[in-house]
Amino acid sequence: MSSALTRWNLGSMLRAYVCKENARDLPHRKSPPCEPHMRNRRTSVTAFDVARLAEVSQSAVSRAFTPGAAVAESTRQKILDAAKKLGYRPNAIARSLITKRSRIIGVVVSYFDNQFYPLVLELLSKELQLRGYHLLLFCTDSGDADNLMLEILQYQVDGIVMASTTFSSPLARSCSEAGIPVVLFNRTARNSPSSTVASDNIAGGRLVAELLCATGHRRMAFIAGLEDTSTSRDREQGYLQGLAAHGRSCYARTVGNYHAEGAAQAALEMFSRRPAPDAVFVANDHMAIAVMDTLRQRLHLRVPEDVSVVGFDDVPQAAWGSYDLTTVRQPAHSMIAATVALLVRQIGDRQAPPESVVLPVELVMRSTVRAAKGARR
Amino acid sequence: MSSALTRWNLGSMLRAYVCKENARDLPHRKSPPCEPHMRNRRTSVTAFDVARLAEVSQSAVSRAFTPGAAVAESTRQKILDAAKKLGYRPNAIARSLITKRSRIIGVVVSYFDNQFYPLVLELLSKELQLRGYHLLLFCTDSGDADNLMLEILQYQVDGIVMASTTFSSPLARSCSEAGIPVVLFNRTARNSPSSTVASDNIAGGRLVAELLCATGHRRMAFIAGLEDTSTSRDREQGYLQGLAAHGRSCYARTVGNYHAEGAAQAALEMFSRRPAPDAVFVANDHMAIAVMDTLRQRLHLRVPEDVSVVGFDDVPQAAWGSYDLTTVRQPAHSMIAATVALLVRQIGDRQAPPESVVLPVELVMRSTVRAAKGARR
DNA sequence: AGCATGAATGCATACGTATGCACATCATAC
DNA sequence: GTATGATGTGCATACGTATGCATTCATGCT
Repeated sequence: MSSALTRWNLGSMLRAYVCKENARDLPHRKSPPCEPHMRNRRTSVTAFDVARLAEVSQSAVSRAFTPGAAVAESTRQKILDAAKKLGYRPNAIARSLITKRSRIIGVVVSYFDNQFYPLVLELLSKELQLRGYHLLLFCTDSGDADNLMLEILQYQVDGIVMASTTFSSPLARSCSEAGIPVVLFNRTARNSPSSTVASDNIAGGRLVAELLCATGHRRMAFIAGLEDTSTSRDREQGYLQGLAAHGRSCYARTVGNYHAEGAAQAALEMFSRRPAPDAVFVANDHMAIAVMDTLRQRLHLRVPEDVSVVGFDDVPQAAWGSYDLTTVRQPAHSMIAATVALLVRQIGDRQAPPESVVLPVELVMRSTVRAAKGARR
Repeated sequence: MSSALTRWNLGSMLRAYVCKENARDLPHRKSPPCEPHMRNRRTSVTAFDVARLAEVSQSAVSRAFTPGAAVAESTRQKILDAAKKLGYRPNAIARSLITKRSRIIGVVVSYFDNQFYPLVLELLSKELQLRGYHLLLFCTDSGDADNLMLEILQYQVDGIVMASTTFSSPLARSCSEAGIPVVLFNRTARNSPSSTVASDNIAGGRLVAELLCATGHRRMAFIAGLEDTSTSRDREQGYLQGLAAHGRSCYARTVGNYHAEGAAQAALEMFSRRPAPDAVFVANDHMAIAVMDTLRQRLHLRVPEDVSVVGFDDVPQAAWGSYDLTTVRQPAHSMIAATVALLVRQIGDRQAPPESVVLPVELVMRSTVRAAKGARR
C-alpha cells in the first residue's frame, strides 16, 4: 500500500484535508447513482478524488495533466484511467489562480452590422482555440467603456484585443499600464503603448485612386466613415494622394459614419450636386452596399454605367450577385494571425516592446467600376 | 490602533500570511514608481493590501465589495477610498473558486455566414452583461465537438448556450448530466434534458403557405436547410400543412444545407424542371438571398413577376434594397431574453426543470411575393 | 440597572490546483 | 562497493477571496 493511500487513514495530516475529504466521502457513500437532490451537489470531482482512486498523491495527478511534467508513463496511465472513470477534468479556475495565467483573451467589439467583424471574430476564435486560449467577448456601443474595462480586468485576462471602432486609445493605455498586453485591431495609433494590427489603408486608398484615374473617371468622390477612426482617415489620405499623383483632386466628400443609413444619406446629399460624381470611393463595403442601393433605387442611376463604386474590406456580401462590388481586400487571415502572434509573444515576454503591424491589401476587381472608355487612356 | 493593524506587527499569525505580506512589501518599499523590471511583477493588488491601508481586515474588504454584506457605511467608504488609491479590483478568478460561481456563460456557435447568428450573439452579449454575466465564445464547425465541450467545462461555466446548428443534443445531454444548465437556442428537441428556445417555425411555415396560396401561386416549392435540423424540418412541416389546408402540395423540393452555394445549386436544380415553380419558400434568408441572385442572374427570371421568393429569419440583409425580401421574422430579442431568463433561473435553482419556450413569429411583407392576380381570390 | 438584540468586525479556514523542496529509488560509472 | 546523477514521488504551501463563527460594542427595552 502506497504512502499516498495510507495518508487517508492516518490522523496526522492537516485538518483542512481531513475536513474536505470527510465532507466529500459521506454523500458518495450514502446515496447511490442519481437521486434528484444530488444535482445540487456541484459534481466537481477533484484531483484528490482521482489521487485516491489511483493510489497516488494529488501532486501526481496535477503532473499527469501538465504536459512536460515529471511522471512515469505507468503512473500517468493509471491516473488518466482513474480520471476517466470519475469524469475528472482539471479546474481551470483553480489552475489560473495559482499559475496567474487564465488563458483567456478579452475581445472588445462594438457592432456586428459590418460583416467584417463577425468574420474577424470567427477567425480569432478559431486561432485562439488552436493556441489553447479562450475568448471572452464584450460588445459595447462605447458608453460604458471604462466600466467595461474594469470588468475585463477582473477576469485576469492574459491579453486584450480591441476591435472596436470607438474609444480604444485611452482605455488601451490604462490596460497596458496594468501590465496586460493589448492589441488594437484594425487601427493605428501614434505613441500608443499597445501593439496595433491593421492593413495598409493608405496604400488601399491609393490603389482605388489609381484604378479610377486609369479608367478615365473625371469627378471622383469620397464617402467617409467615422471621422475619428484611423481607417477612414488613412483610406481617405491614400485616396487623395493617389488622385493628386494624377493631378486630380476629390470632387465631393460626405460622411456616412460607417452606418448604412448614414451612407444612404451621404449618397443622396452627394448626388444632389450637379454635375454628379462619376465615381465614388466608399470607406467600407458595408456602406458601399447601402450606397449602391441608394444610387440605383432612389436616384435611378446605373452602376457602373452612370457611376462607379468602390468599397473597402471585401466582406462576403461584396461578392453577392446583386452587388459584385469592386473593393480592396483586407487580409483578414493574416491580420488575425498577426494579432494572435503578437499577443502570445507579449504574454510570454512582458518586456517585449509593442509593435505595429501593417499588412498589404489587394484590389479585387469586380463589376462596379466601368471599363476605360476608348477615348482616354 | 485597530486590532487589524496590530496584526501585521505581531508575530502570532499564520505563517502563510506573513510570507505573503513580507514578500510583497519588499519590492514596494525598495523600488520607486516605475522601473522597467517592475512590469514583470504582475501588478495584482490584493484585498490584503487594501486592508492594510484602510486599517481593517481582509474580510472587511471582501464585504465592502459584496453587495448586501454587513459593513458600516463609514468603513465601506474608507475601504473604497483605499481601493481606489491602490487601483484594486477584486480577483474574479479567486472569487469564483470559492463561490463556485464563475458568472461565465459558455456560448457555442458554428458559423457566422448567416447573419442571424452575429445578431443573436450581439444581443446575447449585451443581455448577459446586463445581468452581470460574461460570455465565453466557442466557434466550431462540428468536428471536435466532444473535445470542445470538455474545454468549456474546465472553465466552470455557470451555463451554456448552444446556438450551433450541428450536434447539440448528445453533447447537451452530457452537460446536463454534469449539472450545468444548458439552453439549446433556435432548435427544439424531444426528450432533451436541456431547455430549448425557438420560434414557432411550424406556424411560420404555415404562414408562408397561406400567403402563397392567397396570392394565387400554383407551383409552390421548398428549399430545405440542413436535413437534420429542427428548424428546417419544422418550417417544412408547417409549410406542407399550410399547403395541404388549401388542398395543395409541394411542387418541388431541393436541399441547400443552409449554405449560399448549396442554395444556389439547389435553385438551379429546381428550376431546370418544367414548368418551373412560380413560388419558392427558402428555409432561411441567408439561402433565400443566394437563391434570388441565382434566379435573376443565372436564370434571368424576375422576382416576383416570374417567381416569388420567401425567406425565414428576417436578417438585416433581407431589408437591403436589392432584395427587399418577404420573410418570416424570428423574434430575436424575445428569444434572447427567454434564453437568458431560463439560464438565470436554472442557475439559481438547479432543481428547476428544463423548459421549452416557443415564441411567435411574424410575416414581414416586402416585395418578393407578387400580389394576387385579378383572376383568383 | 440588567438583559436581550442586532450590527460590525476579525479570525480561521476552505476553494482546487501547481510547484519548490526533500527524499527515495534505480541505473550507471568508477 | 561507493559516488553520481537522473528520475519519480509526496509533502507542504501558496494563489486571492468568501464566509461561518465568535466577539465586541452600542442600542433598545423592560
